[in-house]
Amino acid sequence: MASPSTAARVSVRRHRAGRPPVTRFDQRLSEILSHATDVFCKKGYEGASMRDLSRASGMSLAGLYYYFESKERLLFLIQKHTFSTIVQRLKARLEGVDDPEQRVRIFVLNHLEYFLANPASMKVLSHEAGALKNGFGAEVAAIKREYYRICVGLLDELKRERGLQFSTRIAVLSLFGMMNWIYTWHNPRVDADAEQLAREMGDIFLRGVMSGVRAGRKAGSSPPLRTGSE
Amino acid sequence: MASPSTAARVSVRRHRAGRPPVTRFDQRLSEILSHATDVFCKKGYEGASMRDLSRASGMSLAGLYYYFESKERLLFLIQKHTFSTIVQRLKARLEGVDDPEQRVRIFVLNHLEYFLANPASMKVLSHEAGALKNGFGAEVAAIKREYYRICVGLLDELKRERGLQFSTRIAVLSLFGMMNWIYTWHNPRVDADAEQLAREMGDIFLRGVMSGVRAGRKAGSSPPLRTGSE
DNA sequence: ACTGAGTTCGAACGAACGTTCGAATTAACT
DNA sequence: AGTTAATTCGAACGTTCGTTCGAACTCAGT
Repeated sequence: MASPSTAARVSVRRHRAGRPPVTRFDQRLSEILSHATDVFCKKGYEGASMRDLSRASGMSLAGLYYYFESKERLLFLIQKHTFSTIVQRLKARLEGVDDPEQRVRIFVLNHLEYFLANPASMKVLSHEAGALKNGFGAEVAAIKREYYRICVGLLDELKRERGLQFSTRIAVLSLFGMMNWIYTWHNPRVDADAEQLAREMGDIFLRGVMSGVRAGRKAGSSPPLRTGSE
Repeated sequence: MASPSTAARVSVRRHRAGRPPVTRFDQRLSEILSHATDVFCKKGYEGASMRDLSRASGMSLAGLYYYFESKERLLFLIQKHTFSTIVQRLKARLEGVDDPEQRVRIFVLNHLEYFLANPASMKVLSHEAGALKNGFGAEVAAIKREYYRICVGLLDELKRERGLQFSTRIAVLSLFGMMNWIYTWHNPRVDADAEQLAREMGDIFLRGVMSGVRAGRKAGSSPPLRTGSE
């Protein structure tokens, strides 16, 4: 008899370095993950029952447990895969681009493109952060921290190159807020596509941080804002 | 015998126009709401059980139902009170201020001050939007829409006065994103207070929308960004 | 046709869920 | 002190929860 954990471990062990074969097991698992993502998106992690997931994926309740050992691990697999993919794509896109402003724009575009192409996954990632406990939560948090650090790096480059002065932490978290909040309002039938959205949000954010106080003196209260661009 | 719904209705009927007396009932109810807010904040609406709420508020499970008729109505009361208060304070603060930029800054400050003074309430409002069904959800959504429209109005004033050109919708929703995302990261032991945060976020946002393209010609792609402030 | 591993399922488990009810207790007023 | 209304609670309701188990099915290799 094959226990679920055995089967899962075998499928992980099976693929040789960097060349994972798409086994029947892996394929069916990712189908289930996809359906589960939709259900979690619609009803929330706590609000979705295993019976909901069973119905959505067309598999019996007990059958699901052949593919993962708990509901929590299922959410973990979804979040980890989503976050890893986004980070990996970002790294690939940043390669070879040197201009700091362009690199920030790539960051925004990469995030928004993935967001709008996989809205359910990204809502589950954004909205269910904190739903995972202990080990599972820590592993996703580690990826999040890496992603955060990359963005901090990009903004620090920009600051250095242009001699700007602003709180990187606040800027990064404001940018994340602008982007991640999208899942609460974006309507593909009304709102623009990722490219235009990335341009508009990138404009607001970059003009915001770039037209600020230059380094050199301590900034007390902000100086009166004058309209630039002339 | 007094059924909960009767008691609740009486307490609503009791207060004369504009002068609600703080009855024992109302006082105990708001204590329960306060404790429930903390629990919803920590475990989420679906994740929190009535028994959790019972434990937190020091009242028996059955006793809670004397004050509200369902868990869903409890969340509704929390969200409605929080949102109404924020809108009401905003209106009072906007009164008598004419300068469009100042009015936007007041909007940001009002939001962030309330956010940091009532983090649990605001997390429940932000994170559990969409948890309410049908009638309850619609009533909170109506307040949200009013709040949204106010912000749209403020930005349209600003656009008109300065002859700016940007998508009000994207700007408003980006601003909401920046502000509401705070509940995911703000740490009172590390991060600045509301006033400074409002200045920093206000700077990023206002410089972002104000140093953009001036009205008069159609904007195609964004022009190259140059650093202002010299 | 037989084998054995891989895959699926019906049925059930105990626990926890939101809610109800009638009795008991407390507070307010005569 | 006695009466009434407001408040609280223990105990239970029926339902749904996440998870388990052993039997059954599928399918490739012989």
